[in-house]
Amino acid sequence: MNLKGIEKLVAEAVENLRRRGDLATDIAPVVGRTKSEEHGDFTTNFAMVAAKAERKRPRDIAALLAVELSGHADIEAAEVAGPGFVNLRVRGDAWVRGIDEALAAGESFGRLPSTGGAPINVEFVSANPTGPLHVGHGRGAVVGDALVRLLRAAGREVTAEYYWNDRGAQVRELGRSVWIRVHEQLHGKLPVVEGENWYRGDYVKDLARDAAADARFAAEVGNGPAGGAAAGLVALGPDDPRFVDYGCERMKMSIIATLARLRVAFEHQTSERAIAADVEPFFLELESRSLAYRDAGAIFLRIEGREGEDKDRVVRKSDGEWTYFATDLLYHANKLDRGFGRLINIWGADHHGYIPRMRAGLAALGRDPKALEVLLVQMVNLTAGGQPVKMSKRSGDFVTLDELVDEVGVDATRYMFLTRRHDSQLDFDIELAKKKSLDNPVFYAQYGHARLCAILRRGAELLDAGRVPESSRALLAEGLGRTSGRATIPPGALGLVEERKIARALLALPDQVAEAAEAREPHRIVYFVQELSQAFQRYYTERWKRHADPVLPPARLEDPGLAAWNWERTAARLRWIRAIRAAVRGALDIAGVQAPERMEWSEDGDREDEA
RNA sequence: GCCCCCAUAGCUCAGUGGAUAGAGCAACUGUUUCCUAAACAGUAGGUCGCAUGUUCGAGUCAUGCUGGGGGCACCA
Repeated sequence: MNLKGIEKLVAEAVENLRRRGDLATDIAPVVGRTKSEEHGDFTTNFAMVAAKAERKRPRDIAALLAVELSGHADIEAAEVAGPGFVNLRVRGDAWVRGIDEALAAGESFGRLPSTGGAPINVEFVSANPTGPLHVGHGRGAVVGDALVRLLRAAGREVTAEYYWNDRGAQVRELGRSVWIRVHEQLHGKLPVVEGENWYRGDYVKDLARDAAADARFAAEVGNGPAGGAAAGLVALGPDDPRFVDYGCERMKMSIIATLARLRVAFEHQTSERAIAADVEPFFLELESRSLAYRDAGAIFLRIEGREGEDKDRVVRKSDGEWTYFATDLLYHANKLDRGFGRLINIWGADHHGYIPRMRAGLAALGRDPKALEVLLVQMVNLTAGGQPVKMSKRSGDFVTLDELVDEVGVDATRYMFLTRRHDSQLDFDIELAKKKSLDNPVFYAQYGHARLCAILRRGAELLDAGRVPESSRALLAEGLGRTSGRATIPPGALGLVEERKIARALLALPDQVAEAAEAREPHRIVYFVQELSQAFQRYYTERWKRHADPVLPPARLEDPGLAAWNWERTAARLRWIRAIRAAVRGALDIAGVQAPERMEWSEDGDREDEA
């Protein structure tokens, strides 16, 4: 029984009271999950909300509602509590049904049916194709990708999109940088050039080295003057647009490859150059409608006073070049034209000042500025064992995303980036992320899954080795999911408070997905895994330690102990463990983190293999 | 000066307007006949930065203040 089901039930109860004249209000009740088990499974504050309008005491209204609800088949108890809550406890076998439903959903547990409605566009990373992605881009990439996965799980139609700023001063600098390095490789020293803004990173040297092999330079390379291919390229001069094209193309491929490693993929890529082709008629048309105007040779868009924007902004500079803002605004209008109802952009926090400008721009075009949602991702501080790792971009000597992934792996990178809300700063401890031990949260979460798998594996081995009495074999097979449909495991076989608590937690996944998607907060899914995993570990250890009540019989137990074993309870627990595993898998899948069946432990561990 | 984000346990951080504010790490005290003890339990630790307001009810919403980070171009 999920939140929606209960909500419907409470709404019906309120409607009944209304029909009978016990209530007059038309306030719709809101239902929530309780924080604490003592308060039951679900709760509604309806009585307190309605008290004023009804001119009754909250507890009196609550009492009416409780009586109305307690008659329902799925409700074990409806109690008035505190200042006027109605707490609901769902019948035990309703949880068992919930587990069955979760298992029936299998791989898709946690995924919600399509909500319909206009598709959502999530644009993220969108780093300039002028250099490799750095660690900060990585966080944006992972948060964006996890959000895409989350929204899809919540039943939304989503397009993940990358916008390439492959036009303008930055990429011209890249082109120049390639030429500079070609020159250097030919003459053994850097040429004298104007400006200090060229890109000095080593990756440009690689581009320069490979340039001669690129098809677009074939003529120069083939017919070049004495000195060979490089001389032909140098002769073109630093501002030949082919260096820009070549550099951009190579960097795009490299960036996409880095993201692919991180399991980040895009359905759609838009090039600023393509947008720029339409920019002139677009803004001239706006000018003709007085939405834009000329001043001192530049064209300004009238946006002052809209959406908190404090001045009109330039779309075409006096030198005739269209600004980044001009193409970006047109691009956003295009996205809306493509049918997206919502444009979610993930930006670095340092771009926050740009939000009012973009919203105001959309408003000036007569578009709904609220269609644009911007998630600001705060900065990442890399640390190693608590000590800050230096990241200097100016020298071109910064830590790249590829280097980070090389160092700690894809799963750890993704998981760590999802351990904080996107709008709070993140300390990423490389040493911790690498550690193959349980104080590493990534490792802990994956270990939790592997442990669930190990229990199920051992259960299967027990059955296959013929150590389960004939009379209980069918029962255990069902617990392991080998038969379908025949409910031979009695509902009462799983009845411990801890088991029920964990069932309650795992069955909340669909609600968690819906809420996290609505809030655009993928990190909640990571917390879900962490908490569920931890709850199970606690249960598992305590069952044995404190109660001598393991899920499976101890390895050395032989007959007659095995014959007397409570196989019914074991079967029920195995089925329940499969449901926990389904929830962990579903959640890790949204995070884009793998759920391994076995863990690889570090080699220097002193633990002996148990064969 | 204006704008954005943040402020919760020693540290790093969770916490859809609900009831006694939580987790991890660190500290201390314990738990091995085992299914991975590479695990788990318990204890201690809090003026939710400060103030006012809205509300039946505020860590959560509003306003002001303090402190930290970031941003305020005919840059991208």
